[in-house]
Amino acid sequence: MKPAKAIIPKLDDVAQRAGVSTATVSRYYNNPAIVAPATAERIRAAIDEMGYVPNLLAGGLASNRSRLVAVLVPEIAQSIFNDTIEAMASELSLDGNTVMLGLTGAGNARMPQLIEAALARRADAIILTGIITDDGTRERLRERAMTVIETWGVPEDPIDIAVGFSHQAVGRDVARFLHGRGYVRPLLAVAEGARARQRRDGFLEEWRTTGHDAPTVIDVPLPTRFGHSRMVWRHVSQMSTPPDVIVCGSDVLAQGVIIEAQSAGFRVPDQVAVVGFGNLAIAGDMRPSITTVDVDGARIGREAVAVLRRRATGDRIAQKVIDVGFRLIARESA
Amino acid sequence: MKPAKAIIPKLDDVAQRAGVSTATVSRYYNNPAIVAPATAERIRAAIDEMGYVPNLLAGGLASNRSRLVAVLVPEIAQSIFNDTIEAMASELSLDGNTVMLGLTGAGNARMPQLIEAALARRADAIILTGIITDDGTRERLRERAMTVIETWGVPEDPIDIAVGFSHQAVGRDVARFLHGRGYVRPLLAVAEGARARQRRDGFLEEWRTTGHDAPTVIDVPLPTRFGHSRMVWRHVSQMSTPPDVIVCGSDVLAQGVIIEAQSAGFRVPDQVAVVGFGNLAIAGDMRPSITTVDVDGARIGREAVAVLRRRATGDRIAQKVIDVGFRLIARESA
DNA sequence: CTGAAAGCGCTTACAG
DNA sequence: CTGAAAGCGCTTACAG
Repeated sequence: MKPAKAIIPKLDDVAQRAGVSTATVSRYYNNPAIVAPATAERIRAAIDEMGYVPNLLAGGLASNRSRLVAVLVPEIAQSIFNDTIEAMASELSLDGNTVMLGLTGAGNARMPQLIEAALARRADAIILTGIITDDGTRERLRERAMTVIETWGVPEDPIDIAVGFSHQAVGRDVARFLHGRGYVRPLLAVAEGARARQRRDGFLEEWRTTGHDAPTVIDVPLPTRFGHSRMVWRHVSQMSTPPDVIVCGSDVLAQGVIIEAQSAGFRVPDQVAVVGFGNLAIAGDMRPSITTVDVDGARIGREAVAVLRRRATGDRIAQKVIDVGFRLIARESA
Repeated sequence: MKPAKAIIPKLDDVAQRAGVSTATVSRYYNNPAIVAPATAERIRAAIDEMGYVPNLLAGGLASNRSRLVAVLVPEIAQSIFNDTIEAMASELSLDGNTVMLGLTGAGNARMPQLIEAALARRADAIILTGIITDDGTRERLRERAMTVIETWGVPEDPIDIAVGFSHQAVGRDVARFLHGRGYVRPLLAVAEGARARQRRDGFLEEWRTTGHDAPTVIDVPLPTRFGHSRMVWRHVSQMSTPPDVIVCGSDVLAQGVIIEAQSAGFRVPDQVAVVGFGNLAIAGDMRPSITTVDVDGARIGREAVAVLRRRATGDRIAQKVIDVGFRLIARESA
């Protein structure tokens, strides 16, 4: 049996108890510098005694500031974005903001509803790792003058601000690196999604300059699961002239391919090399350790929140694109 | 240069355009069955033309129902709870609810602030995977008659409703299984945290009945990282009489231990067996595949949301604890 | 099936 | 440094 709903104290109750007006209690929360120390002390005491918790629904409505930030990501199960989400969540809660989490799903199918929900809650900002492909929605967000931060990718024409790095450049760097190490027959295992394709294109473009044959490219479904590596390996093992290096769209895939290769009796990297992407913890811990591309996901999250903070102080922010770069990390696997 | 903030249409604007009162437009959203079809059609048209999006801050304040559900988890980076979160997020958005994500951090350090935030936003419910250890907070939530769903664990005295399974029973089952397979010298790698300890206690209790020596127990820090497996393996390799089976607190740890063991030239399970926990995708895909305990995390999420739905219809819900059980899955590693 | 009106719990110019 | 009062954009008995 649940107890009857207790009466929840409101701002006015605190004000009466402290012997001040509601305006002053409101200022105690939102602009403490301007309330007299003695008054503040009485208010603090009243709040304590009553166990008062401000109603942010009412506060948001009155101030036209929800302190809600919508964070929209494709998924979290095996997501490379999780460090970014963690960093954002920690930073945002420091400022008294709340994260509204939206999972857009494969192909960002639920993106429209989630954008709608963010607007309905009057979110102060929307942070995305997925991509809004619908031009109507992009235009609508621009019209509303909504703060929108697109992360991980760097669109040619950001809706508002973008924090990320060039996926094309990643592809080019990996191609250059492998060519430099003397590999001649790469195979690309490319996940669905715009960014993975940008990396692929960067790779192919750069590889063309080496004079070697064009790499085999195979597509891997999203979301990336460890099990997809079996598919990749099966494909490889059926090729008449197998690749000397397998470029994987993620570290999870790379780890899986290595495990499959090893269990089929192949030595990595001697008989077949493997490259990952993302520099997850497993990349360094795997035996052999995995050559991969490091992206500082947490930094992306922090930079995104930093943009929000600057906006909050009235900063216009001329820079539409914040490039955090990436690092190719050469380890044992390639 | 951002465009000036566009004027956002409000309920009243829609009402005027449709030639009805605001009450009717409100009913169109919240109780469509009672508005006349022709009226509804006019309202729909007005909404479309104006691109109206209801303000849920105002709606929540007026109706005393925020449609916000706080989901509080320790972390998401490598979390075994991610399937639960995903399932909850999908189900909740189906009902027009929004997930407020809170990361409580190691040792649930940020739990108090996040509970406070949930109360401040007048969340309709709080769903936890972590544990509220502070009795004052537990009591306070009870007094507020807050809907609180504790998941994964099954506390002796739930604040409100609990959805999970018995971790003690898991420990006992694993002990019985290993004894049945003829193992005699288990080593337990136990993560910090109340539930891991419950599994340990269940194991030790059951193992005592076998007559074998008490197992070695080593503690592993949280959050579980793949790298911790190296620590476990180092410990094992220094033992004078090494274990014949290593019981790991998670599949990630188990996978790491197997990789370490293999790279040290040990055969798994012949020379040392390994057991995991959680049945992540990697458990089935690893070579050897990992013997583990399957927990249907997504189901826990769905059951939790189902409880919310029943509450919403006025159901009292006599059952304080919903046990979803678990399954021991015997694979190659033990 | 619909409308007029009070109220939800805050914030914020404005005035002092 | 503080207060009186209007207003934020909805919902919901109440009356018809």
